[in-house]
Amino acid sequence: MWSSELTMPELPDLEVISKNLNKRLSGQKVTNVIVHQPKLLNISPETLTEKLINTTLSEVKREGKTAQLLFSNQQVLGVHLKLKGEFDIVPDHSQVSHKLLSLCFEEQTDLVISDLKKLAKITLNPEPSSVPDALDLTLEYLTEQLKKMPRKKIKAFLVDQGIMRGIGNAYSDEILWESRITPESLCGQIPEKAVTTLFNAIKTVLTQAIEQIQTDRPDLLKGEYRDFLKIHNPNQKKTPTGRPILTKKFASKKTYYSNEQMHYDQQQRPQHNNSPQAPLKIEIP
Amino acid sequence: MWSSELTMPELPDLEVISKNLNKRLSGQKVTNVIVHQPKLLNISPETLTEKLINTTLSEVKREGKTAQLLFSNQQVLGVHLKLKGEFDIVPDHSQVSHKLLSLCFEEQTDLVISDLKKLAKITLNPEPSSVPDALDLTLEYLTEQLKKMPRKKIKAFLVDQGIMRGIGNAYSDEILWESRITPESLCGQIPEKAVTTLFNAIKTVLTQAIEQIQTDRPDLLKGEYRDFLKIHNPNQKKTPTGRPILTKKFASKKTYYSNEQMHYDQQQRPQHNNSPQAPLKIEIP
DNA sequence: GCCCCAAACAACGA
DNA sequence: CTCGTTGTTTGGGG
Repeated sequence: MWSSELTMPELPDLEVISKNLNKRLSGQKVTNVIVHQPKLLNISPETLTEKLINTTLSEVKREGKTAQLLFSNQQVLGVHLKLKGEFDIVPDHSQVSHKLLSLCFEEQTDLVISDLKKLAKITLNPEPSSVPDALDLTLEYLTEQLKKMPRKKIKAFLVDQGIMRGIGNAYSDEILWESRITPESLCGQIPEKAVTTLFNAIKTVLTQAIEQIQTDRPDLLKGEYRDFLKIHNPNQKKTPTGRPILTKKFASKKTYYSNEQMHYDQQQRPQHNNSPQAPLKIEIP
Repeated sequence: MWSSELTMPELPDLEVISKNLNKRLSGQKVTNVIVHQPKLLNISPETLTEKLINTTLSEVKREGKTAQLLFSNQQVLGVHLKLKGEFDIVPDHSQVSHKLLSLCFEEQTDLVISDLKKLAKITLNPEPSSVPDALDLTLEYLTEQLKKMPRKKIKAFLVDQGIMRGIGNAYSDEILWESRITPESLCGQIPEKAVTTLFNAIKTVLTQAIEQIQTDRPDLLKGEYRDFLKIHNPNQKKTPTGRPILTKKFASKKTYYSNEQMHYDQQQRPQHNNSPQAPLKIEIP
């Protein structure tokens, strides 16, 4: 069973959150480091404190689904919020519960990372990733990767952080609806033209979402804002074109789709139930 | 289309075949060994010849889905026929095509192992297996193994040669129909009573099949005889109780079943159901 | 519903 | 429709 409390920020949310952290904190000096949960860290609390205290935060940027805090002494702190992680900027960290790490800046400005579920991960100097961020994707790379895993389902492909970074359950549904491709289409069966459509959808869905969030929630620091999503949206009953929105549990994720989407799979789908909600199956010549 | 016939002998067929080989060849001396396909052997043709020539075949018996030829010098030759392997006893091996190995006995008696597809495997002194033969199964072992893989489907369980040896696609369907359990029931969800029924069905289906084959095809040396199968039988439209026989491709095997079989899978019913012994009967689409 | 892991499942080739 | 290998999906736990 999932609940609305268990969605997580994806690329667009993290992008806005990171920009807001950058706007509010960059240029400030770290006056104290308090580790509340040593186990979620890849190093000892002492080392972390030693490395960060008295340095200046030079920039906060996003990398995939993580926020990265870059410090003036070249240290990098990567933060993956996972399911319930949050950033808060408060005058005093003691007012936040479920704290993992507090970075105290000058003038009563504490950055607090907290997580009710303690699933978040904080990493000093994470390995640079060779996996492209979804916004840096090229059509060539996308095409090549799709060919490399011909029998993987396209939704699993999009959310696989080893292929591209930043897309999760919600935006994969948005991108696939925008591309008119079913979530269970097979990577190897999507024709070239549809791959181009998909490529463009990845870029436009994500960048437009960033703009929308910046407009509607300019100060976003935690959680995610999704009221505008066209299909992965419990408040919507119909797609923008008026077709009913269908849902299905798929790879233990709640997936939203409609029968406007093309199914690319030469073979008969092996379904366990004949669900009346099964997406329209269209054979590709 | 006889060329598309790709069934393989299972335990009952192999049992009769092995007994017939034993009856016709045991006690005879090997006068020549001819390896036609060295690659399907685990040793060199020279070694095989050296080990077997001039020895006496003391017994032929079945082990799982293999026939084993035991020789007077303690050598053992294991033969797995796979999909298209065949035994022939002929006056002269040269009349057989697609030969893999010929063992020539005295008095114009050649045992020829052939295989159109070259998938068969011949092994000198195979490792003794710790996996029980299906006919040696105990109820305790069956119960224990089922508990060990609670989410495996019962049909996959029965045909898994690492759990018990001898059952394949055809007889698993027979056994499951006899037990009134659907092929996709989960091992961990089958109640004790049904496990006992399954255990008994394994024994009775296999032993009665052996008897039936011995009666109807007393000289069987190759292929398999299945006219009498109750459910895994393309010639039958209805089960013995008059219900339609359904088929489904499952784990890339053609599976025969009927809606008389109980489906054991807890996910399909509410948690607070207060009749824990009563499974829902669900028809597989 | 994140990521990781192990186990089960499915496809392909020999 | 075998077995072995490989790749993909699934379910549980942190």
